[in-house]
Parts: sequence; structure tokens; C-alpha cells
Amino acid sequence: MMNQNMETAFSLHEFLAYRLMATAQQTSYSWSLQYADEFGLTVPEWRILATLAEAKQGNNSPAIEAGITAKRLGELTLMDKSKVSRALKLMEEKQLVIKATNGKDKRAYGLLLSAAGRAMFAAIVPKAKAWERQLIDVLSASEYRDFMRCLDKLDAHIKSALPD
Amino acid sequence: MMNQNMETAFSLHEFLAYRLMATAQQTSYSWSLQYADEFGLTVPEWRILATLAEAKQGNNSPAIEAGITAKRLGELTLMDKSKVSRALKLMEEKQLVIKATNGKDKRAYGLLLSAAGRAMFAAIVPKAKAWERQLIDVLSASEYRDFMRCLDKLDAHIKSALPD
DNA sequence: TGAATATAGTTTCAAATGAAACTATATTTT
DNA sequence: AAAATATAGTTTCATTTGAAACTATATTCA
Repeated sequence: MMNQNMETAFSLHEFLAYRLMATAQQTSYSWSLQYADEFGLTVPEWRILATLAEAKQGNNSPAIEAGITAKRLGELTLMDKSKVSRALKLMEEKQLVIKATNGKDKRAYGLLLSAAGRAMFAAIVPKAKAWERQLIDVLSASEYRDFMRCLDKLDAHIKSALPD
Repeated sequence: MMNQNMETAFSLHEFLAYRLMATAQQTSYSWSLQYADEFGLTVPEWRILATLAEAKQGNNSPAIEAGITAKRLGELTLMDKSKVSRALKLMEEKQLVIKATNGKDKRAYGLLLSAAGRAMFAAIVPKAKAWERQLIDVLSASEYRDFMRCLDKLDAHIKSALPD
């Protein structure tokens, strides 16, 4: 006998938007426990650290001689410019980041990791890999590959549909 | 020739914690565009609405005669009790939710959707389904099934590892 | 039973957030 | 070249947040 609620049956816990957010939040929190205390970083700072470490070679803005701009950092870390600005201020105070005001565009500057910043990143990477490995261990290699591919597809589809 | 950075190579955008969060955030935002304006709901309110609608039959707390408690709502929506408390206050003012203070535990009360709350939920569900369908359309049925199964596995693993 | 402890929910407080205003510089238009 | 518009980054302001304090009631322990 058919359930009368067939058409309107709905479960928040099976709803993709909620389901994804729930797992993402717990995952992000679990990872943050690995670096927050030990390295004194917030989530925005961690994202910037990783992004600067990764981007150190590529010079993405022609008007800037070295490093990447705060604007680009925002795009790469999905954070708005005030968040980036505030996190950078802290990281400069901690001497993790250097502002290279040497471009011809005087509004912008190139951001680089200091030696201390690179050292901190180098110390975190093994932890990141170990943490990720133990988590991903519950998936087979092909499950993991397929899972990431699905994330890519979903991402691409959403981006194409968003007003932006 | 082997890259000297082999051991320390790291990409934030391929790191599971970031990758998941990025997709989850965009997904959640995309969905919120479907209900926020039209129904005047915030994310916490939407989660509570959906949870109360789903839970209306099941009475989860023996001390409460009808509805579910705010505490249980927090567990089901992954929100802390202040967030739940504040969202409920708004929803009561909007007459979407009814507090049934009739249990024998006078600290707690049972929460129920009002007729207006149920009506709003009934109006949102088709939108939720349509939105989800168009998004999931980029995945085959088996991809989707496997994807959700991976989320479950990751979730379970993280929960088992978290201090809790 | 009375004292100690635990729990449900609210409120307070300090910190984090995002939007918008703002400053300084660049670019485009006329 | 001057005026108008756009852009990079910072700051301000109102809102949201989470943690901790708090109130009221329940439960456990002695």
C-alpha cells in the first residue's frame, strides 16, 4: 500500500545540501584539531598558509613582481576580502607572511611566505597527509577517486548555475 | 626525474577537508537561494522546519507528550543549543512553531509545527526536490548512490575518531 | 529526605563575520 | 588631460556566532 506522503516525503539527513555540509563540517573540524592548537592557526590562516606555499612559484598578477595578491588569495580560498585582510594582518604580525610592495600597481602587493611561514607549512604537511590518509582509509582507491570526481562534477554544475 | 618536493607536495584544492567544505558551502548557498527570500527563512530555521516536519510522529523524549525537545533538535540539525534557541524564538514569533509545555519535565517542552509551519514546509519540499534533482542530474544513479555511501563512511569514521 | 549534581533552555559577552563605506591608485572615456 | 569609473585593500558597523554564565527543574547520592 502506497504511503500517502509519497510525494512530500523528505528527509533532511538524506538531502544533499545538508548531507554534504554535515560531513564537511565535521571533517574540517577534525582536521582543525590537528593544527589549531599546535600551530596557533585559525581556519583562514591555515588556508592562506597553504595557498601561499603552493603558489610561491606562480606569479598570477602581471602587475606584481613576486607573490600573489590578497584578491587572488580570496579567490583561491573562497574567502571574502575582509576575511583575507584580517587574517593577513595577523599572519604578518606573526611574521609568517611578507608583503612585497614592489609591483607597479601601488594599490596591491605581492604576498609571500617568510622562512618561518615556509617552515611552519613544512611541519604541517606531514600531519595533513597522515590525517587525510587515516580518514581516506575507509574508502578503496577507486571509491576515493570516484568520490572526488563526483565532487568535481557537483562543483562544476553548481558554479554554472549560480548567478555569480 | 623525481620532483624534489615529492614528499611535501600539497594542494589545498585536493585536500579532502577543504574540497568537501568548498563544495558543501556552494551547495548549501545555492539551495538557500531557493528558500531564503521566498519564505524568509535562515539556514537554522530551515533545518528546524524540516526536522520538525519529519519528526512530527516520533516522540523522542519519554518525558514529553508531543513533539520533540530543543535539545533533540540540536542533535538532529548539528546546531548548538543557543542557535536552536534563537531560531525557535523567531519561528514562534512567526507562528511557524508551537511550544507544547505539557510534559512532566518542566524544563523542556515539546516542539511542533503549526498549521502554517506545515504549510510552509509543504510548499518548500517540491522546490527542494526539484533543486536536488537538477543538481544530482550530473551524476548517474550509481554514482550518486556510491557518493552518498562514501559520505556515510567518512562520517562514521570521523565520528568514531572525534573526542566527542 | 536533604544535599549535591546533572540537565533543558535562555541570556550574556566577547569574538568572528559580511556588507557597505572608505582610501588610494588605475584605467577608461571624452 | 580631465572627468568618470573601476579596482585593491582596509575599516566600520550591524549581525551572527559559540562559549560560558545563568535560571529553573530533575535526578542521584548520602
